[in-house]
Amino acid sequence: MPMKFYNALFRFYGPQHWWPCRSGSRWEIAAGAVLTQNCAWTNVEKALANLETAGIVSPAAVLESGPEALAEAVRPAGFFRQKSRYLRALAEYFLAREQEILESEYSEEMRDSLLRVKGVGRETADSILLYAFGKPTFVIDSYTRRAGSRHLGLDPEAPYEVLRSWFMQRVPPQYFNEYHALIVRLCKESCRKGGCGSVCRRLFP
DNA sequence: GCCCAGGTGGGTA
DNA sequence: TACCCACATGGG
Repeated sequence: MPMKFYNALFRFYGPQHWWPCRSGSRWEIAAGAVLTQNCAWTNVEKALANLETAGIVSPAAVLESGPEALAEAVRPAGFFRQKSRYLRALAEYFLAREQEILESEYSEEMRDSLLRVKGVGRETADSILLYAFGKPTFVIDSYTRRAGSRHLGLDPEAPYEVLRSWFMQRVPPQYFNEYHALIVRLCKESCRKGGCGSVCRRLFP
């Protein structure tokens, strides 16, 4: 069932080349995952552009930056005082463990260690592991919940770990990345909060 | 003016 | 566990 949905999306949209970002660096992907919390991606792009202009493009640069400079750069993404603190915490984690994570096989301990970072919840942790480090974990966000509810008969209110396990038990790991990217594409284009648009109706009548 | 956007942490019962 | 709330900007 979930792969039938995936195949329909992939045939229609093709590869999405995720994560969407400027440099594609691991740090930029991770920072984007924090910045996009409850915020439109267009605003994240502004914040990322500000960070680049300010030269704050690495974990070390984040830790060396002044609190006000970091917060000002992050401002367009909203919750900027909170998110600038989160970025510092994540930067410390990167300095301590980035190489180790990169070189290790995925493990729950790895995910748990990320979840202990202030500002990194389940969705952010899974986004970072999947898109920055290429680890086999599935991202559950509001789009996954909506599309899963509309097109796969899932309960959108189900706990995060329940939905994550549901996908991970039914989808081969090599599709985790593209699957979530396609869901986001579908939702932004047609699977809206108010109801499905023409693409949904055409693909999933 | 209002609603929404790829959440998270802290508090309370 | 399950709720509640604060956190803040920008586009439609």
